[in-house]
This record gives sequence, C-alpha cells and structure tokens, in this order.
Amino acid sequence: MYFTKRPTIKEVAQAAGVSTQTVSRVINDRPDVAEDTREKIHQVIEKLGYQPSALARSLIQQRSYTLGVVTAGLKFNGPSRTLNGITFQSEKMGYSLLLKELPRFDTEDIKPLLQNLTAHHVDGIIWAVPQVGDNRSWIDEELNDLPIPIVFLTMENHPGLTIISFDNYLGGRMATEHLLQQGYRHIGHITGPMDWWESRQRKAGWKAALESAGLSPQDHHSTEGNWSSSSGEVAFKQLLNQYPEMDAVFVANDQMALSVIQVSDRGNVNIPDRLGVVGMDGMPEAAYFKTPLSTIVLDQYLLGCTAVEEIVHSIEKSREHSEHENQRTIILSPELLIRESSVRSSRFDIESP
Amino acid sequence: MYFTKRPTIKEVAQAAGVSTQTVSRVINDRPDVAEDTREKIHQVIEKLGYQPSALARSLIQQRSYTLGVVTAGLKFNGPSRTLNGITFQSEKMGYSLLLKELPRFDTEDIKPLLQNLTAHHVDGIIWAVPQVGDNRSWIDEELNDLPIPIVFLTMENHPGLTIISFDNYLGGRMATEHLLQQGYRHIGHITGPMDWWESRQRKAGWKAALESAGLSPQDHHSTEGNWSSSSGEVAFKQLLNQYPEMDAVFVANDQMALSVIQVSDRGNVNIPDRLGVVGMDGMPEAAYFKTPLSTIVLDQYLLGCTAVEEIVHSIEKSREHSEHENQRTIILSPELLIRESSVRSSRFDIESP
DNA sequence: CTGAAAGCGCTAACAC
DNA sequence: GTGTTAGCGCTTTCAG
Repeated sequence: MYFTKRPTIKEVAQAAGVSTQTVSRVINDRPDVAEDTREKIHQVIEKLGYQPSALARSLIQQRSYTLGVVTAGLKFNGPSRTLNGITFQSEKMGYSLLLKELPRFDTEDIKPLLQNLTAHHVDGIIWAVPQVGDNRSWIDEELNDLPIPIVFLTMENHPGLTIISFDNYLGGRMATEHLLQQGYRHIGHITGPMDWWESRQRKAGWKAALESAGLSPQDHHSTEGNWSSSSGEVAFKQLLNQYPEMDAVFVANDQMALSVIQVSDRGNVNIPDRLGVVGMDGMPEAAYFKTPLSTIVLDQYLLGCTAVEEIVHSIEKSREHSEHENQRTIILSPELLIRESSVRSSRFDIESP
Repeated sequence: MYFTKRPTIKEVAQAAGVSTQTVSRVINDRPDVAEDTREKIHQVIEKLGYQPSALARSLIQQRSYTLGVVTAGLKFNGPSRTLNGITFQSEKMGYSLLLKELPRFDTEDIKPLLQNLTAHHVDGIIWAVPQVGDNRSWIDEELNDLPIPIVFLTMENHPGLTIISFDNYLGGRMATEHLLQQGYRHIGHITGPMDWWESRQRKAGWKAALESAGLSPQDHHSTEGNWSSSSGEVAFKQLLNQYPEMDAVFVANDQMALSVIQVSDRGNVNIPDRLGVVGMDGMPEAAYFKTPLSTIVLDQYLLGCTAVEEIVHSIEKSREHSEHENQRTIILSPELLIRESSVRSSRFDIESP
C-alpha cells in the first residue's frame, strides 16, 4: 500500500498557472475571480483531489471551528445519548469535535485536560460531565485563565456560568405526585449516589412532594444505590426491611428499578397493586420489563443539541465583544411516561382513600 | 467576562530574554540548554500559563497525534462502549480524537467526511461503523486516495484491509451448542436486521451448530428483528406461530431477548423449562431480567482499545516505510455467560435424551 | 550553548 | 482580476 501526500495550495496554483492567492479566492468562494480562471482552478482541484488544510486555516484565522467535548462514563446510556445529540448538532452547525473522556466522574485535576484542549485551539468547550463530589472545584481557579467560552451540563446554579440541566427536582416531584395521585401513601425512594448533585435533587423533589401532601418522609424511607441494577437490588431489599409499610417506590433510575421489579416478582409482591414503581431516565427497554415501567423521561439527545447551540452562540458573542456577559441557565423539563408499574387495577382503586 | 489570549512562544521568549528557539528546546526537553536558562524559561512558562500550540506543531511536524474516529448509532450500547475503549486507549497512547458520527448506519456517501478528516491532518482513522448493506462500497473507490492508514471494525474479511471484528459466527454456534447441551432440540432464532453482516454471521453460526448436531434448521425456524425490544416482541410472536414445536431460542441481542422473556411470561411459558433462551451482547441489566438471561458476551471496550493499538501501530509503520504491507485481521472471541434462562431445572434434565 | 533564517499551508492586506 | 508580501505559532536547519 502506498500513501500519497495530500496536495497543497501551492501545487494547485502551479498546476493551474496562477498564484496561491487566486486559488485561495476560489476555494473560499470569493468574487473577483474571472469565470474561466475559476473554472480552470476547480478542474485542477478536482483532478488533484485537493482539500484545504483545516489546520493552516485555523492558525491564520485564529478560529478552528472545533469544539472541545469533555464527557465521562460513555458506557452508560445518558452520557452517550448526550454525545449523540452533540455530534449531530455540531455537524449541522459546521463544527468539528475534539473528544475527551474523564477516567472517573469525580476527576478533580483537569488543568492538563483544559490545556490540551486550548492547545488545539478549540473555539469553545462543552463540559458534559455531571456534577459529582468536588469535581467542580476547579472552576474558581481555572476559569479565569480560560481563553474561550465554556458551557456546563448537569450542575447546580453557579453565578457567571452558562449551565444546561434537567430539572431533576421537578422530576422527583412529578414521579412522587403521580404515585400520590394513584392513591399510594407510603412512598419510599431509592436514590442514586448522594455525592451526585442529580441524586440529591431527585431526592429533594420526592421529599417535597410528600410534604406538600401532608406526609412526612423519614430518613429510613430511602436507601442509596449507585445507579447499577445490582446496587438497586441491595438498596431495595434494605428499604423493604426498614420501611415495611411501603406501598410504592420512586427509583432514581430505570436500571435500579429493573431489579426492584425482579425482586418484587420473586417475593410475590404484585406490581402495581401491592407496590407502585416509577423509575427515571426513560430507557426504551423499560417498556419490556416484567411489569412495564412508568418513568420520568429525560431527553439526553436534546441536552446535547442545546449544549452545542449555546456554545456556538457564546463563541459568536465573544468574537463580537471582547468583554461580554453571556452566562445563562437553561433548564430542560422531564416528562412523565405512565406504564403499568404505577397504575393500580380497579379493584385497588376502590380501596384507595 | 474577559477572555485573555493565550501567550505565544514569542512572548515567552521575550519575557525570558532569549530566542524562540531556546524556548522551543526547553518545551521539547532537548539537551543543550544551560541549566539556568532552562530554569528561567520554565518559570516564565509557568507564570504566563504558556502552552505550545498543537496546531502549529502539527503543521510543521506533519504529524498531529490525532485520530479520526467515525462511529454510528452512539445511542446504542455497543458503539458507545467501543468509543469508551477508544477514548481510554488513545489517551494512554498520547493521541487526541476527532469524532464524527454518521447519521445512519448505511450512509454511503462518505467522501466529504473522509476529506474533512484528512483536512484536519489526522494521522489515522478508526472506522467504527458496523457493516450494513452497501456501506462498504466506497472502499474500493476512495481507499487508494487516502493518504493515511485506516482500520475497520466489525466487517467481513477483505483483502488489503486491517479489520478487527468479533467472531459472530462462533458466538452463534456457542449459544446454540449450549442450548443443545442443555437438551433442547427445537431451537429457533431471532435474527438482527439481515442487511447487517453481524446478523448474518450469527445466524450462520446458529445454523451450523444445528446441522452439526444432525438437526435441520428450516427457514421458518427464524424470524427477523431490528435489534429493538419492540421488534423482538413482534419477531418472537411470529416465530411462536410458525414454529410451535420450538423449545428454545437464540436471540441475536439482549434487548430483543428481553421481550422474548416478557411475552413468554405473559403467555405462561416457563423459561427455561418450556423455553430456553440465550441472548447476545452482554448488557449488565440482563442479569436482572424476570429470568436472568444467558448471553454471549462481546467485549466492546476491548474492541475499542484494540482498534487504537492497531491504528497507532499502522501509523508508526507507515512512517518508517512509505510502502508497506501491514493489513491484518484480528478476531475477538465472544464468551458464553450462563444464567437461568438456558438451564433447565433437574426434573427436566431427567426427561432430556 | 544559543540565535538567525526559512518554511509548514494558508489568508489578510495591500499593490498593480 | 490577479499577484506580492507578510505572518499565524511553531520547529528545523545551520551558523556562530
């Protein structure tokens, strides 16, 4: 196999018998080129398979049309669906993507990564890593040195930052209020890892909904999982133990809800009659669980698209004015998807208060 | 918010009172720099927060240490787990990633994409798109013009190409042979979309295993799904209809197997006693299905890592000799993971031949 | 040990 | 309309 070098603008110019500047004008579709010159150059370009170097252009134009994307946990559904949205929206808007994945969600030392990104002259950064533990502590130190705009996904409000998040609090409320409406009164909760901001928000929503209904959620009405199905099994068994009156449970994601359904099935606990279940995330498979799962759907694809729109917007703004106040917070709403796991059959409806 | 320009090597040189070449020597860790000069420059670099431009370096060195990654279907588990492996291995080997996602698996017009990648001076390309329909037809036309190495994931053997695939045929065989060993004799198959090479391979493995056992698989012993759980439901119901003697089924992925389990449960068909089920892929959730699912595990992460190793290897080779024969085919083996869905309880064991 | 000059591939600003 | 000059930020010669 032979690899032939890509042709340069110089070679095209020579082959066409013009200067590089004229070739440059043609490939940038500028006027002020004679029609037959343009024609000739196009032919040479076609023949040589010439493609202008994005690198050289980025250097001279001080603009790369490239976005840095930092993600974590690509093997999970949420992050990869978000990335899915990012790739499509960036393609649509004419930007390329430089991808980095953190080895852990709570990676704290991100300075080298940031430097690597700016070394590549990315025009902006999408920080698509959920807020976990102290993994936002670098912001105060590093952000001032950052020569380009950045948008953050999935984190709490922070003055001066552009942030796009789901309303996890609302999601928790919606799930719980739905269960209340169905007549359940003893609603437990299996949380995600409590060092995750999203977990805390979902739990707060659950709590608030119960309190609004005049009920008083106790500490022993919830247990903590780590998002995985196996952790959900453990957390559910523990919850059954410490909260025997429980007649419904809001589970912080669908994976953990899956094992709630399995354990209930094996224990002959009927869902939804004896136990109502609502999950969160909206994985398509949830419709095919033993009992189809009601869930709070998060549109991760949309999150990705929105992130690109915002960062491109910020980039454009920052090029107009060297100083600018552009930070804003966008909250995406979750949606309740009702399936069997939370809707009691009629004989139970009659019994409910 | 203010954005401060990144410093250049020139500014560092001026601040340190030396020439840019000397700074260059320091940042490239070359000898032949006086210790105190080096020290001084390091201090200035630290103070200014200087980071050399990867773009300028790529231009002059004719080498970007960047890999082009082309993927498709990131919202699915397989592709994103592969990407997960790619990000980690490339980070480890000192390469950055330029990511592109095809809008559809069977996108045929990839010339613009290829040009875009080479325009960014990527050193090599990982084509992480499964072979579907005619989506490899561009190879013969475009590959000769490609100035850099490329490795393909998940496609059939093709002379002159470097390819890394799972042994899908073997996977199909293993699943089916396992069911045979368990005493099942009427083994059906739900395939993936038959325009996928992987689907055809898995089916061929199923067929071969049955024939080796002296059984004769018929056309009506299999139906076709599209990987989704909902398609699996349809395909399974159809299969039940046209193959009523069926006592086991090999399902081409875990998602579809999920609905096989659900439909069976609702129809009071006991798994594994009345119906043995084996899936494929190895999604972690499969352990928590109503009946825990036996499955053929594919290590997609490893696939990604291997892809990076291979492409970097090819890049290195291609820089040593302008001509080279480096193509090779790597086949990764699947693994059988046995859970309840395919292991009959003892009272049935006794009955089996 | 250090610096000056040239140039990677391209475009901005100016000439003609 | 088209060419010339300069330079984006860096490294590679080659002098000294």
